[in-house]
Amino acid sequence: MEKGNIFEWLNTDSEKAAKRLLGCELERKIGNKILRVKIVETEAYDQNDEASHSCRGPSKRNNAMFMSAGHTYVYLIHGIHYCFNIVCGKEGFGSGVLIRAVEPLFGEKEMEKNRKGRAGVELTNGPGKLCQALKIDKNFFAHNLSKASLKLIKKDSLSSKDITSTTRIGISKAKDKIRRFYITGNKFVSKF
DNA sequence: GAAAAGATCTTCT
DNA sequence: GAAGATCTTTTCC
Repeated sequence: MEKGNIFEWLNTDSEKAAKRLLGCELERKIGNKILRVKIVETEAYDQNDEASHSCRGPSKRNNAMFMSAGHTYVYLIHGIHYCFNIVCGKEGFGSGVLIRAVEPLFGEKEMEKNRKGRAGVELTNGPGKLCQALKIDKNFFAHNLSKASLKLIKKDSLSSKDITSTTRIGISKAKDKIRRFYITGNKFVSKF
């Protein structure tokens, strides 16, 4: 799983990976149903970042972040909601990209069902929301994104003028770091 | 062994 | 706009 890795393009620092992931698509297979979304908002985290779960080294909770690029790191926040990360960088270095918002491309009705009737931008414009919509939970901890049940599809990188960079949201440490990226003008980007 | 904090969302006033 | 819901991991005594 070192050379020939199809996720070699994620084997870089978390900020670059966060930008490259914008515009890429995720495909979720539930039984015989297919859900597909486009990534529109991300945040970068790594081991040198006080706000990151990986900043104090590996633990049982975050060890997925120390795996090789192309795995997932899923965790429960506030006892209620799941957050979904894509691991990047090389194995042994704890870095990853939080997926903050996605745009539904296919299977929107199924997502509405998973979200108990909510629709429109309320479907996936937040980290916990998109996990509900796509039925991502602890079963996807350390999942490999080349498997059919949840697959990452690379698209061409966006030009830098289509990417807006700001400070991150909802954290109490390292608030000033500019490590949040989103597609300029997209409706599904979370507010604030 | 116990307490506190946490990369959030929904609901109510 | 503000507070409640609810549970896992970490840190401290």
